Amino acid sequence: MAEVKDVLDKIGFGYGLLGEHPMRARAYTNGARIIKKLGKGVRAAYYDGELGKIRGIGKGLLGTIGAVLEGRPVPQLAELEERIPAGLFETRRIRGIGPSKIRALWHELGLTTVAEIEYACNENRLVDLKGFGPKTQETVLASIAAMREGREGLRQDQAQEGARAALQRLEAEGIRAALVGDVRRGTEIATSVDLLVLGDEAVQDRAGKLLAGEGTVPVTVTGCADPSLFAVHTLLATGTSGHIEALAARAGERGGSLDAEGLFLDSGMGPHLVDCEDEDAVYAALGLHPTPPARREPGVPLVGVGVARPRLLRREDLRGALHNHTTDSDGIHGLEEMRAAATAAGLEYLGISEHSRTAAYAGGLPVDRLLDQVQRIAAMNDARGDDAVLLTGVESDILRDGGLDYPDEILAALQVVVASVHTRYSADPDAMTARMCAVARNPFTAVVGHPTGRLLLGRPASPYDVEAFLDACAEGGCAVELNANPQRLDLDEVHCAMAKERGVLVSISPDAHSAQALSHLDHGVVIARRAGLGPDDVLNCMPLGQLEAWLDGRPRP
DNA sequence: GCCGTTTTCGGCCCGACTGTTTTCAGTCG
Repeated sequence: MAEVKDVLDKIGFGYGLLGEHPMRARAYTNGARIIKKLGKGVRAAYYDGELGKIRGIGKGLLGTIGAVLEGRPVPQLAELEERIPAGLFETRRIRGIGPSKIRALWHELGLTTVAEIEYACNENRLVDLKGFGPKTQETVLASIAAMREGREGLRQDQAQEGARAALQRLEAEGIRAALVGDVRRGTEIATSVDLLVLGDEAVQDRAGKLLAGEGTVPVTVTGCADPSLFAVHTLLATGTSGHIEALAARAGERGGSLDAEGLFLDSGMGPHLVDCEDEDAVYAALGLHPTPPARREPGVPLVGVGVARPRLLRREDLRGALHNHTTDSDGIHGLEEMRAAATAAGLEYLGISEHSRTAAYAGGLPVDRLLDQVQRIAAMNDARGDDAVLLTGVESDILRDGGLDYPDEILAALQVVVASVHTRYSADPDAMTARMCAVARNPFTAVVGHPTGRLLLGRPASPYDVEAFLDACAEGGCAVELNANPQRLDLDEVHCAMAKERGVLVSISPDAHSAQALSHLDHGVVIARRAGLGPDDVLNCMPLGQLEAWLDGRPRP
C-alpha cells in the first residue's frame, strides 16, 4: 500500500512543479511532514479522529489520507500524474534543487527523469540555464550519486514492519515461519527481510508467491523441510557467519559438528545427532548461555554456563525518556498529551526539550516562551497524580563556536539541556571536532543530541573525530544521546560501545515529535543491546531521584 | 489547502545560506 506521507509529498511536489497553487502545495508538503513526525501511528490516529485535530490537517488532507488508508484512488494525485511525466516525481529526492528548478529542467531542457538530469549534468547543459550555474550542476550531480549509494536498504522500522506483515500473512495460511537474518539481529539497515519457512519445496514456493505481491519490502524465503532441524536452521540463517563459526568450532572441540545436518556431539560412542527443540537447546548442549540475536556478531565472545553473563539492556529498564518536543516548538502534541503517552508507556519521567531560539524554522523558543513553558511544567507537576513527571529543558542549537543558544542564567533554570547541531554540518572536520568538544565540556550541557547528525539512507555522518569528542564528554561529565528515531540511530552501535568504554553514559531518546513516537525507544534499545550496553550504561535507566541527583551533581559555574 | 477570525478572506514558520545575481530567488532546516 502506498504510504500516506509519500502521497502527500508527491501531491505537494506536483503542485509546486506546475507552479499553479504554491500555497496548496505547501499545505500538502506540510501535511507530509506532520505524518512523518507521527511515525507509524497514522492509521490509528486517523480512525481515532485524532488526526483531524492536528493543526495543519484539515478537511481536504483528511479526505486524501482516508483514501490512501482505504486503498481508494486519490483524485488530486491522479490528475497530477496525468499532467506530469512519472519520472519527474522521483526527481524530488534530489537534494539542492526544488520544484522551481526542476520545473525549469523539464520545460527548458525536456528532462523528465533522474537519469536524464544526471546525463545532462555530465554534458554540461545545466550551467547555461537561468538561475543555474556550475555550482548547482555540481551539487545536483553529487546528490544523484549519493542517492544511488544510499537507496539500497531498509531501515529498522521498515524492516520490522515488513517482517510483521509477512509473518502474519504466512500464519494466516497455516505456514510456520521464523524471522532470521539481519532483521532479527536488529541491524540498523537490512537488505531484505529473511524468513525461514518449515516445509518442503512446494510450501516454500507457495510462501514465496504469497509474499511476492505483499508490500514494498523485499522478502527472501528459505526453507527447512525437517521439523527436527528447524531450530538449528533458524540459528544458522540468523547468523552472523562469524558467530556460527565460533559455535561450530565449539562443537568441533567436543568431537562433533554444527551445520545444516544438525548439531552432532560425541558423548563417548561417536558423534550423534542432538535433538534441539529451540535455539536455546543448541547453546545449552554446547555448554553455553544463549547469545541474544543482537549479540551474534563476530568478536562477541561466547559465554559458558557457569560464567556470569553481561546483563543486556531491556526496554523495561528504561525509567524515562529525555529529549521530546511538543506543540510549543515543532511537535504535534501538547504537554498534556505527551505526558499521558509517557505515563501509558510506563515511563516515570519525560524530558521536554523544545528547539532553541536560533532554530526559527522549527518554532524555536525565545527566552520568554521558554520560561513560560518552565512555569507551566511546574504547575503540571504540582497537580500530576499518577502521571509521569515532566522535566524542563531545551534542545539547544550548538552555535558555530560550540556555544549554547541562551545566556547562562537561562540555562541554569533548566533541568536537562540537550545540545544538538542543526546547521553547518559540513564544516571542516577539525573545526567540527573543536565545536563538539567545546559543547561537551560546557558545564550546562547534560546530553549531546544526535552527535553525528546522520540520517540513515539520507545524509552521511558529519566527518569529525568522534573519539576525541567522547573523551571530551568523559571530561565534561555529560552524556551522549542514542537518538532512537529509526532514521537517525545516532550515535551508532560502534560509537555507543566506545562511550561505554569511557564511562560516558548514553541517553536513549525518542526525540519524539508526537505521542506515538515515544515508541522509537524500542529501536534505541535494539541498538544499545547490539552495542553491549546494560542498564548501568544508560542515563535514562536511572530512577527519577537518581537522575535528578546526577543532573544536580554536575559542575555548574 | 489550512486557519482564524478582526468569521467567508487573506494571510501562510522565518532566517541563513548559496549561487546566482547586481539586488535576489530558491532551498533548507
